[in-house]
Formats: sequence, C-alpha cells, structure tokens
Amino acid sequence: MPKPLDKFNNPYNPKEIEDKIYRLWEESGYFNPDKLPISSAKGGSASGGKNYKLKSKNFCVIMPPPNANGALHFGHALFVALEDLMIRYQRMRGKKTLWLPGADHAGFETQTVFDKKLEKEGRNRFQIPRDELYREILEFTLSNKKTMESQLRKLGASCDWSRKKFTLDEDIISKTQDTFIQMYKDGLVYRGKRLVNWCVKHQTGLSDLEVKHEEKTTPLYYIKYGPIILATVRLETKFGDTAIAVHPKDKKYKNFIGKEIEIDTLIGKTKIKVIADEAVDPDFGTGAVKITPAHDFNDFEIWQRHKNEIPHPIEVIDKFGKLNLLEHFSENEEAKKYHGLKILEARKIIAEEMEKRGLLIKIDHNYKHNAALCYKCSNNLEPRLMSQWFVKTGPLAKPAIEVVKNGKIKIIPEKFKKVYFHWMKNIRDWNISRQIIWGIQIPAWFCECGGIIVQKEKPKKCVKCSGNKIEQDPDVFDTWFSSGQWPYLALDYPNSKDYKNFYPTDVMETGWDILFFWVARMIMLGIYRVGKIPFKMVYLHGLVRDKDRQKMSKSKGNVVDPLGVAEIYGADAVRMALIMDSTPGNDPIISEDKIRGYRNFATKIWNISRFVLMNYDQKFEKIKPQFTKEDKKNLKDLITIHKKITKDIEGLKFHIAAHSIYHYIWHTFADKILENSKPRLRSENIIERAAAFKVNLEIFSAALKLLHPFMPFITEEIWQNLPILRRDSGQVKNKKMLMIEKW
RNA sequence: GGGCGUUUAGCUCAGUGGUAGAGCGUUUCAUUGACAUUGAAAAGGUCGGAGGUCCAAUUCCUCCAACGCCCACCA
Repeated sequence: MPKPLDKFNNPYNPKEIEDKIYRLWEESGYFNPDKLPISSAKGGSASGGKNYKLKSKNFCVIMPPPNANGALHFGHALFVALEDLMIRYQRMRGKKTLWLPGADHAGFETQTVFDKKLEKEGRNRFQIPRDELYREILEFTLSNKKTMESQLRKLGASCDWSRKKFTLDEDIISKTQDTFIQMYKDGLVYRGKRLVNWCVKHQTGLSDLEVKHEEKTTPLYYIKYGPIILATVRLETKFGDTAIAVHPKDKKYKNFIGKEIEIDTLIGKTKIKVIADEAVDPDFGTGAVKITPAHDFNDFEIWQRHKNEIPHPIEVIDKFGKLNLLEHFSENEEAKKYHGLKILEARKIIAEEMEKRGLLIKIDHNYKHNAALCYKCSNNLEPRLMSQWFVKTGPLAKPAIEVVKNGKIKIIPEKFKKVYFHWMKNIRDWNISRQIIWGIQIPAWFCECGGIIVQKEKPKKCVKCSGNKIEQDPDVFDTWFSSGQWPYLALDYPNSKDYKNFYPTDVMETGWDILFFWVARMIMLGIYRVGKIPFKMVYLHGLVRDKDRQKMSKSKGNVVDPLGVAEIYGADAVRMALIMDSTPGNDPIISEDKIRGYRNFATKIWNISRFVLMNYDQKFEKIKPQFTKEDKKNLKDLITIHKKITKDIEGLKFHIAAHSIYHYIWHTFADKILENSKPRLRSENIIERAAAFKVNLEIFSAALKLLHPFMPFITEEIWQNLPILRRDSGQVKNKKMLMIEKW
C-alpha cells in the first residue's frame, strides 16, 4: 500500500490545505505566462512534464479591479470563480495565459465610505486640508487593497501578481491625464457651464448614470403669475424665473405670446416674458410653465432655444441647497426673509405668503412624479449651473455601436446587446468632473483672467493674459474615466510586450449592472485612444442574491461574507456553488445550505481517492491488465463526457459543464463504476484486480483534471498526494502540478 | 412614457421541436464492507393562461395575466 494513503484516512479539511496549495502554485511561477514551461520539440521539459505543451496562442482576462474600500463580497467571489475557471482551463489547454489583477481607487464610492468613517470619528472631510485627507484615504485604500489581495488568494485566483495594477499607480495617473489632454485637443472634451446633478450632501456633481429615479408624491401648486395661472412643484425657485412658457399652438395663451406680463415675485414686482416652446405640454396643469433655467433641466433647454428673448439664468439656490437671494437682490429687504432658507422650508413659507396675497389658487396633493435622487444617499438632487468638464460622447459612441453590431465584440448573454444599443444611441454628454479630492486630479489650469490651460505641469504664465495667478482645477475625474481605460492602461500601453501580446483581451467578465458605467466606456475609450477594441467578448454575470432574492447590501444587513463561508466549507465549495448556479445574466442565489452541499461533494471526492488508492497492489506494476467490455465502455463514456465538458466550457456554458462533471464524478463514477468494480477488486485473480484498479485510476485521474478549473484546491491536493497519478515513465516528477496538466 | 426579462417538482433553478431534469426537502429501506458530509429506491409537475404554426410545442409565433428590472428632462 503506498504511503500517501495515510493522508486520506483523515477527513478532508480545506482549511488545512488551501493556503499551502496556493503557495505551491504561486511559488511555481505558473500564474505568470512568461514562466509557463515551454515544451521542447519532443519529449518532456524539465519542470512541466511531458504532457504539457505551451501553444503559441495567448489568452488574457483582465480582472475587473475591485473597489479597494472594503472587503470582498460575493460578487467578487463570483467573478473569481468564473474568471479563474476560464483561466485555468485555457492554461491547461496550453495557452499562454494571463489573468491580470488590479484594484480600483473607486473615487466617489470610496469617498462616501470614508466620509462615513470620518463621521463616526466625529470628523468631516470639509474640515481637513486636501493633502492630508488624500493621504488618509490613500492609506485606508491601500490597506483595503492588501486585504482584498489576500482574499483573492484565499479564493484561489490564479492571477499573475507580478503584474498587478492599481488605478492610482503613477503611470496610470499620467496616462489617464494624457487621454484627457488628447481628447481636449481633439475637441472631445469641453468645459461648459451646464446644469449638473448636484448632491447637496456629498457636495459634488454626478453623471446621469449616478442619478436614481423614484416616484414621489409632491404637492403641485397652482399659482397666479399676473393674469396667467400655472402649476409648479418648485415654488422656491420662483425667484429665479426668467420667463413663462406656453405651447405655440395653445389658444388659451395666444394673445400673451411675446408679451411681457407683470408679476408679483413676493420681493417686488417685475415683468417677465411669455414665450412659446414646443416642449410645453398644453394638457399638463394649465398649459403654462414658469421657466427657471438655473434649476431645471427642461427650463435650461428652453432657455437655450430662447437666449435672445429672455434674460440669463438666475441662480437662487446655493450648493448647500439654500436660497441665496441676497446675491441677486442684495438691496431688497423682503428678500432677506427668504435668504438662507432650505428648499422645503422656503416652499412652505412661500406658499403661505402667496396664499396671503391671493396668488395661490389650489394645491394638488396627489401629484406623482419621478424625483431625481443621489444613488448613494437618496437625497433629492439639486440641478445647479456649474462649469464642468464634459466628454462629447456622440463621436465615441458611433464606432462603439458598430463593433458590437458587426460582431467584433460579442456580448453574452445576447439580450444585453439591445440594452447596450439603446443606451449608446441615446447617449448624453458625460460629466467627468467630481468635486471630491479622492481621485486623479484633472490636468487643467485656470487663470484668474478666465484662461484655461490643459496640461500636466503648472504653466509658468497664462497664455491669454500672461499673468501667473494660476490654479489647478481642484476637481478629480469621475472614477470611470480611468477605469474606462483599464484594458490598455493595465497592459502598459503603448510600448509594452504585454500590450502587444494580450490586447485586445479575450474576455471581459463582469456584472451586468456596470454595462454602461464601465463596459460601454471601455469600448468607447479603447477605440478612441488605441484604435482597437479592448476585448473580443463581454461575459456578463448576474448579481448575487441571498436566499430571499435580495441584493446583498450592507444597509440591509444580509451580506454573507464569502471568505467566512470559505473558511468553514472551503473555497472550492464556494466556487462550485456559485458556478453551478450562475447562468449568464441571471442572478444567482447563494445560501449556506448550497455551499454545504458542495463541501459534501469535496468530501466525496476525498473518499474516492482513498477508495481508489486502497485497492492498489505493488504487483499490479508487472501486470498487463485485461479490460472487460464494461471497462471499455466506461473509458469510452469518459471520452464522451470529456468532450461535452470541453464543448460547454468553450461555449461559456460553465454551469452546464459544472453539472456534468459533478454528476459524472458522484453519480456515474462513484455510484456506478466504483460500486460495480468492488467484486473484481476483491477477486482472487490478480489480473482482474489489476484491470479494475487501472480503470478506476484512469477515470479518476481524468476526472480530477476535468474538475480542476472548478475546484482547484482539492483536485491539486489529491494530485500532489498521489504520486501514482503523476508518474512519468515510472519516475515520479514531484514538481509537476495538476494546474499545468494537459486538459 | 419607452424597452427588457421572468413564470418548469414543496423550495432554488437548469434544459429541450419528439411522451420532463438537477440540488435541497419529503417518504421507505440499507450500516463493523472507501465515504452517514453515505448508499438503494419512491412520491411529487396537464413546463402561468388563451390561441396559432407544425406529423409533433414546455421549447417557435401572437395575445393576455402576474411579478421583476432597466432607461427616460413633462413643470
């Protein structure tokens, strides 16, 4: 009986072996494509064994860099399971395989996490000097990053740590800024005073994607503006009204169009013009609408169409969401009454005052409309006029639509193609300025004369006025502006070997929830900056839910820590549970019961090892086995299952492949083949015994290989402990690993 | 207001143009025999509803219903 059997007399304990196995892999260097053993023309190589042949083909996946502001959650575990599966499979196929790990500083996301931390400490980011705050967040982020890296190791990610990247690495910062500068030169970014979704709590503007809409019931006020009655929910913006708009064909107001009417503004009397615009719905309210271009997206657009007729926008709400009337009406005693009021307070007081003056006709309390909220804090967003940097997306979107349409980039599942096209076709310019400090500062310089210089270094003097009172734009890029360039930045574009070898990458595997935020931007920016698509295929996985179908979130308190359950049941069990349950685009549901089931599977495999091995006899070595008809059929079936699993993995049907190997090992191999071999294994006839053993061993060996991409730890551990599986012309090559066995 | 998706066994979900599958759960049986984190077996579904195409539909088409999601500047 071979020695390693002792090992299998103890129950399988993932905790004991996983770290050890990971170290073995990592130290082998095989995560690094450059260190994969190269086969000589014929025969074996020194370290790789004769079966492994590195083919010239490359295979590359860039890891979606996790936000380094906390621990890994199940979403991360899912991408590890899927990407590691692809990577391990391709590596075993003999491809030069690179899985490039990274981490994202995650600008606004991390800023909000850090804000909460500060809040607990009784501090506030607005009181901390920029440099100091940046240093603190950097420290916080790097420490999280370190934790995540060790967690990725625990999950078994076979990524090349020698190539890891962080979105705030110097070269990444520099190249991200280069892209901005180039886009500025090409007229693809512009600075514009535009309405921006402003979060009063977070004190920053957001992009359209960061706005969440929610239906709310809000009082709709019918008020008198001179002879016209109109409906509005936003009484408090009335001080910023610059016009009244009606539909050009609305007969009710035909005689008013183009005329000025006198209104009582509560802080005096003024005249505003009635204009006609198609955007006004004559059937809503009274068909007349007040125009406040500084605080409403519609009104802003109407103003742009009527610039010559009506005054410039008047801003009456400040960045804290309070009325700042004294900026415009400083001489006005009445304005003091409203100045400094928060929006809702102001609304109430104005309503009372208007009622007093007989200007409030009625209030509709059942009016429902979609409110724009901050996706992080759910507070109402306040549209504010601000100078921000915008990416002109139209020219970028066109080729990005084309490459998906013509199949150069495949999206899986296909249903997301439609979603992608719809978004791309209706794309709006992208606000990339964020009023936070955590991120890559925008390489733009403002002179007090109003001149703008776009470059990295501080200009000595202003190109416009030759003055030297120049300050850098305090804003940072939207984090997606840097992560949107990730594929080529992570591969050290433009001069590296990696860029030449691995760009475009083979698969971009990520969650469907960031199709617009990330995938779409990578496609646009990749084509723009590099002239080539960033990846050939997009594989979108679902969002991990708990057993009540709820999205896991900290605020709901239903977050299951993948590392915690991996600690108990093993990383293999966690991975298998995720893959078995994950069809592309559908949300997998994870529960401890499920994971426990796959831990049982691991135990089963462990016991199979023991059983196969305990029937070994040294004397078999000299015996030529005689396979029965049954044996031959089993070996033939093995080839069939191998082919099927291969086909399913190639077709990205990982869950089907996982089911196949699971079912085969447990219910075909263990329950049938092994059970049926028992009589022969106990036979007096050594030839019969040898044959039965040989068949079992051969099938088991093949099954371990097939299972390895799904459950890498236990398969490798068994492989390492069964030298009989690793024989090479009778000699055991101890260094050989299952990880680089031939598929 | 547009668009998308889901509806299959008690639960969670796969799958397929040719008399329905898995895991978990349930029931019965088996135990000094590799493994109770086990094995053998069983019960359980008119594949949301109504039409249509087809020799044949759970699978393709149309409509309906329920649920869910995404996008969207109607005050």
